[in-house]
Amino acid sequence: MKGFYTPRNHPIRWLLIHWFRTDARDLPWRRTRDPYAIWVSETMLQQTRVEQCIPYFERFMAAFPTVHALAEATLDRVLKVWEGLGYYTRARNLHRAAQIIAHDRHGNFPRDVEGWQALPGVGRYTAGAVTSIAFDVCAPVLDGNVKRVLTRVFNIAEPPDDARVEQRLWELAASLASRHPHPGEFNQALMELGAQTCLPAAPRCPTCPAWHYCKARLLGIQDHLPVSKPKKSVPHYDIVVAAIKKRGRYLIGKRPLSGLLGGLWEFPGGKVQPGESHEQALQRELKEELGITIKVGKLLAVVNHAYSHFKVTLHVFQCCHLSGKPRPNIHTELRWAAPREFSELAFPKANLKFLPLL
DNA sequence: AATCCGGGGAC
DNA sequence: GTCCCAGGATT
Repeated sequence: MKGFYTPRNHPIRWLLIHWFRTDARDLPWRRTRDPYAIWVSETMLQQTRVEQCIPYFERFMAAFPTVHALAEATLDRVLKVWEGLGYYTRARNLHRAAQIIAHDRHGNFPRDVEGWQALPGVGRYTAGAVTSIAFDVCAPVLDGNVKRVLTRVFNIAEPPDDARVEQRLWELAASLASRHPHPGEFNQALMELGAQTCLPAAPRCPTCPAWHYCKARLLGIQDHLPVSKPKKSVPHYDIVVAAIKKRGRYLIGKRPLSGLLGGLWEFPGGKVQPGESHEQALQRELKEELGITIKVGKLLAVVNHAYSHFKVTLHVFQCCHLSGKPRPNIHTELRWAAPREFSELAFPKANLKFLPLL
């Protein structure tokens, strides 16, 4: 009588555990119960695929093996290891939280959801993941995978990004994890199922351990769930970038810690305004940002790049410094750097694409 | 409630 | 090209 299952006694509570123990991927952070390692992995995994995280996790743990090592490191070093992973606020919050744990908490990690969620960069998902996996706390997780699995298994026809629906999904996840003997394994199994089997497009229902209990599959509507809200179109900007070379060095600036690409170094430049030539835009931006006048030389590179909520085309020009001492108006720091120093500094991906040409 | 915040891989 | 990923902070 499939309709009589409640979340607290639902068969998937143990079916997924058995499936997970035989079919789960062997991931680096699954070989430990060190709360620090699990916390680092969960932070990297926010909005980021497992395969992309693996090399970053290995390098991060080698560079900062303990919360004390991370707390004592400079933010610039942390950002360099994080370079290319995106969402750089994660790295800064991880660093800040490590200092709170190392100093304020004398190296003691929180052991409950509330304690973890009080740390910067730790929300309800990460708090639930770390406490359930590292400490066997019966806390739920709700990520993109779990949302998809639950909307299908329980045939939830409303968009899971809607606040009310999301609240209902949290309650569902909490009921499933309630008094579970292995909450961490169960939570990982839910996510693993979403990543491996209950795929966004063309879910692999014939191999799914929840096949018999999935309401969407029983109705044949698994391909139509979850329903998503309409996406907004993203704007495109033309950006001009100056590679100002003087005695073998290039002028670069460090972006402010808050906002886009916070704390990363970049080559100066800015948006081309309507009706403006690339040369005019570059000269205006350099005057505004650095208080200098430049001569714009040849076009070195054109780079297309997509950010989370807009797209850009970078037009990179060789430039000469004509007059004015560079002063940081929007940057926190300026510096003349030789190409051999670039490997020590953290740059945005869009800049890394043209660095080899310099 | 809506927006901001990267980058990559599958399609 | 589109979609969306082991989300969180800010306004």
